[in-house]
Amino acid sequence: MMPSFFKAHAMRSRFGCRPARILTLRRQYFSLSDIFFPREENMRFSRMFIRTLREAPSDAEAISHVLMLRAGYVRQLASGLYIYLPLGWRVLGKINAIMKEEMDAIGAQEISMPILHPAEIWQQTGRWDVIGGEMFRLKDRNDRDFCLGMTHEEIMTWLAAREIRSYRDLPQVWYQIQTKLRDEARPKSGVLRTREFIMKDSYSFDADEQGLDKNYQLHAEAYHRIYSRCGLKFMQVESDPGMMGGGYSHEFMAPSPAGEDQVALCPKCGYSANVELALSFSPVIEDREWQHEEVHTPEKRTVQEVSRFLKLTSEYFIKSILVISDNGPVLALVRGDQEVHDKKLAKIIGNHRPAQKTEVKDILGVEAGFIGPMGHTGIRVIADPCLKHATYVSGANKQHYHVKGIKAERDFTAEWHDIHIARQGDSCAACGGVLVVERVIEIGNIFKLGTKYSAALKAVYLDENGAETPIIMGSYGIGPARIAAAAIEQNNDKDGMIWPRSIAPFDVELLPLNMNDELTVKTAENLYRELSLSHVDVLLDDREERAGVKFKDADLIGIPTQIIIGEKTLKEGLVEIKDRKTRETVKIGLGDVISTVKALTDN
RNA sequence: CGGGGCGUAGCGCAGUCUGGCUAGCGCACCUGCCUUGGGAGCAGGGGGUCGGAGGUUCGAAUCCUCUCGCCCCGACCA
Repeated sequence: MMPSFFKAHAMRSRFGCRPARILTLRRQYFSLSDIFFPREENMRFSRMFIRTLREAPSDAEAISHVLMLRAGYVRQLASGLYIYLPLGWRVLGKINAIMKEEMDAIGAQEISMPILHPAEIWQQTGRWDVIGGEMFRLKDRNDRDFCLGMTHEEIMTWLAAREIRSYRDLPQVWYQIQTKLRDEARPKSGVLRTREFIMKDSYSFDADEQGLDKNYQLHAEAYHRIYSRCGLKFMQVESDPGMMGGGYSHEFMAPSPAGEDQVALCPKCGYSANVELALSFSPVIEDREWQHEEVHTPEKRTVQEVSRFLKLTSEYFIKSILVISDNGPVLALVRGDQEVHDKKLAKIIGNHRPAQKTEVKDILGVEAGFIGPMGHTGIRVIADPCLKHATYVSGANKQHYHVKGIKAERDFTAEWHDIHIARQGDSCAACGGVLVVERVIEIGNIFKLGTKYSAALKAVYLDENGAETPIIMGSYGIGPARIAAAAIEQNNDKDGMIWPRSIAPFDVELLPLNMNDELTVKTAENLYRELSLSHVDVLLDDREERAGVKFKDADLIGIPTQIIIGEKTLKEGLVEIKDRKTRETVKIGLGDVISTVKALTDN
């Protein structure tokens, strides 16, 4: 590649303006060293568009949201729509550059696809109809249906369908870093859940399952490198493929209280899964072996009410919940201390909704609140396996009565499936260890798609025997804005952000404290120039502000290293290098600044 | 989509219940002085017509109706 310095000069002379602008306008992603020609005004605080706020807008709740607004990284345009200001955009640029390097390293090839998609392709895979309000739809002037791309399986597969003919063309891995649009029901938490967002999405095309396995594994490894390089704490967990189809998927999760997901982890065997599918056993209870007896429980309907009335803890109850599935009513049974997980249940019985009170009465002949597991005919019963053991109390199917002494198989039968929500303290289904449940931000995912899309869009190739075979696909996504938000959520203090070096908007910030002191200014300018020439991204706070203001803003913006140029220290020929995270400060001689900073940034 | 909350200056808020002087405060912003190691101080100044529309009234930020937007909880979620 042409060194950026020469490229920049070539472009300057040809276009007579800043090269960074030209490249940026092309909406592609270059590493920062490519797009950034160190013209001074880009790195001077006084000239750079940085607006910090002492108070955050009251709308903001998540820490990352508050800090991004306060530190001048983003501004909100509308619900779920964000403007990235220069600082924020630099961070995304660094994350994108890392993703690009790691994708290239596993042989993926970058392309760019339209955001506007013709409806036909989405109709062919069925997703035009399957996906509801989350898809932005529109018509062109000729009344043709279009949608805005929420993901690119369809278009990638469409391309593969026309271009790939032979097994010799495979494998292929294509990726892009591109805008996606989803009309989210509830955008929230700043840039964590937005309606428009950038995504690195890649797609693998293989001749066989082995090829898919390999690309899946390569992506998993590349993702580990990407998150590690971005300085995140993260984990890989089993996940529910959801509407992507296909059978196998993992999510990458960054632990944070701001996350929307929860994962169950087993410290003993390493089992880790989204709670949407995590298997677990609730703590075993002692079998009281009551005799079968009906108990009068007037007006006691909920597990809580009955358990208080009978002075028994909730684990000794069977919770009976009637839902209406597409194939009729289904009775779901869990222990009194458990909750039914709708997604787990949906995997067994398909779409369903809770039954209304009148439906319960019509179908079971008893008021909700007194339903029990016994004696139902012609209705599907799904029960959580923990109910196989011990003796329980549940509704008597008779107004104001419950039954004590219910035993599985003796008093009722059911299909046994894990349908409860895994909780902290449950036993690991794999090894019996004690599960930990943690809140996390989803920062990426990988899916084995199989032939779902290739079959629908006729993306086929001819194998060695000349047989037409559907391409085996995988798809893999990462949201860079979520990486940025997770990095902030995981690294902040009361004063502001603390960026991991690799994705900080700048490597160092120079803080000349007294701009009226000639030597201070001169020293700052010298360091600024020398650091720039050493390819260090440096922000110079050259504002005519008091020291306190500069310190506060520097801490808020969170650049990992601060170089403080104070009048008194400078008289001894020293400046201070301060670590934003630890706040440790060392005084060093002017001559050692460059090498010290380089040692920090080269790591 | 269900529940809750909120829209008054760039940001944070008071005023609304109980209608009535020229709509107010802090921060930010501008000018000058001063200050320069943790968002300093003094003096002067600019900026809002109260989310929007309609209505009630002598009079509406304030009451009524409709409407738009934003946030939170839930549902939903490639």
